[in-house]
Amino acid sequence: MNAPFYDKLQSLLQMEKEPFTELYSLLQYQEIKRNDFVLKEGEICKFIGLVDNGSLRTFYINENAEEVNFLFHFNQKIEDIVFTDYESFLLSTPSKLNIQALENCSFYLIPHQDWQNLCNKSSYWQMFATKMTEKAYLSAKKRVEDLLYYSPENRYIKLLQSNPQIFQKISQRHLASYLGITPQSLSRIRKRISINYL
Amino acid sequence: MNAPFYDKLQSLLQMEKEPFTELYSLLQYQEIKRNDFVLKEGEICKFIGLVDNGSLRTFYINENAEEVNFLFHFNQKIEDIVFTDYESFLLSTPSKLNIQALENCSFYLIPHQDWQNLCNKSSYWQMFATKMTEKAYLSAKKRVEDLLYYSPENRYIKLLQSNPQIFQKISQRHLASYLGITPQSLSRIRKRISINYL
DNA sequence: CGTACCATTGATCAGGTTCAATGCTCGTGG
DNA sequence: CCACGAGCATTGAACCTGATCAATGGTACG
Repeated sequence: MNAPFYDKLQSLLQMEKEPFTELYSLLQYQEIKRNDFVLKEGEICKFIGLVDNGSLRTFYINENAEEVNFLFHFNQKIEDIVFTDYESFLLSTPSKLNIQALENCSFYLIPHQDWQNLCNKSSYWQMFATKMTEKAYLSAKKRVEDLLYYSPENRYIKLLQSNPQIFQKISQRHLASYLGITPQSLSRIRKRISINYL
Repeated sequence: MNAPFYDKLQSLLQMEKEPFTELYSLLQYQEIKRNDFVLKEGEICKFIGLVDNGSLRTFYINENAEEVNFLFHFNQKIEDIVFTDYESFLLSTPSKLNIQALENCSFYLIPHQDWQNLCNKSSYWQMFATKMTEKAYLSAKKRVEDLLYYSPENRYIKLLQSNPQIFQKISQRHLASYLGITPQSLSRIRKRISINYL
C-alpha cells in the first residue's frame, strides 16, 4: 500500500472511502526504465494508467516519420496523471499512439477487463466512467481551441502561465512538438520573449 | 411525425425500435431563419440539437473579436447532425459558443431535463449517454490531430477528400476560419491546388 | 437598381521552417 | 578519472507560407 499515492489519488478523484478502496484494489503496480514503452503503435491499449513517480509522454509518428507529442504525464493534476489511448481502450482498436517513459517511472494500471467489470456492476461506476470520458472530451476540446485560436508564440506563453512546472520536466525538443513547432522556433520564441520581458 | 427524419435518425443511431421511439418522443421541433441564433455566448446550453433541414455553425469569438468556426452541422453523418455546447450542457456553465443558422433551418431539440431524466432511468440510457460522450471525445481528438500534424494546405486537402459535400454548403469565408486560416489564404491554397492538379 | 457581402488578387510583411554549424552537458567506457 | 560521443539548445541564413492591407469584380437580395 502506497500511502502518498493513495491519498493523492483519492483527493484528486474526490471519492468516498468505500468506492475508492474498491477502485484502488484493482490497481497493478509497475515500474519501467527511461525510454521504455508502456504502449506501442499497433497494440491494443488494455489499461488506464496512473502515474506515481516520473514522467511519460504520449506521441504519434506522423507521415514524415516524425514524433509528435500529444500529451505529457506526471503525478500532478488529474488530467496529467492519467495515461491511456482512450480511443484504443474504448473501441479495442489498434493504437496509433506510443506511450514512453521520459525517466524511470512507477505507475499503476487499471486493466481493461477489471474496468469493464466495474462499469457493469453499478450505475455508480458507470457514471464514473461517463465523468472520465467527459473530462477527456473537455481537455481535447481545450486543445483544439488552443491550436485554432493562438499562434505558436501565444501557445507557449499560455503554457508557461498555466503549467510552468512542465518546463522543469520536459525537454524543449519535446515541448516544441507538443506546441506544434520545431525546436529551433521554440528556441527563438523563448529568446524573443525573454528580451521583451527584461 | 417526420418520417424521413425518423428513419434517418434511427439508422444513424442504430437503435432498437422501442428505445428509439422513447427518445424520439422527447424531441421538440423548431424552425429558425437564416442568421438566427440557437445559442448565444453567455447562455447555458439546455439542449442537444439534431438537424433536420438546413445548416448551422458553431463558432467562438476570439480575443480579437473575430469569429472562429468550430463545427458545421447538417443532416448528414451522425457527428454532423448533432449540435450543442456539450461543455455547457454537461456542466451547466455559461457557454462560450454561438450556434447560428447558415440558412433557414428546421431541427429537433432534446431538452436538458428530459435527457437527464432519461439517463437516470436505466443503465441502457446511461450507456447511451456515455457512447455519445465518447463520440464527442473522439471527434475532438481527431480535430487536435488534424491541427497538430497537418499544414493548412494539407488540412484543406484532407477535408476535400473526407467531406467534399461540405464545400457545397459552407462558404469559403466560414471554411477558412474552420481550417484556422484567413479567407485570402484559402483562396490562394485553392488556386495553388487547382494548378497542380490540372 | 443599388448595396452589401463575398471571392479573388496584388504587394508587402511577419513568423515559422529548413539546412547547417557550433557549443554544451551528460553518461559511458577505457 | 578523464575522454569521447551522442543528443540537445542555440544561432545564422535563406526560404516559404500564411497574414495583412488594399483594391476589384461578381452576385444575391432587398
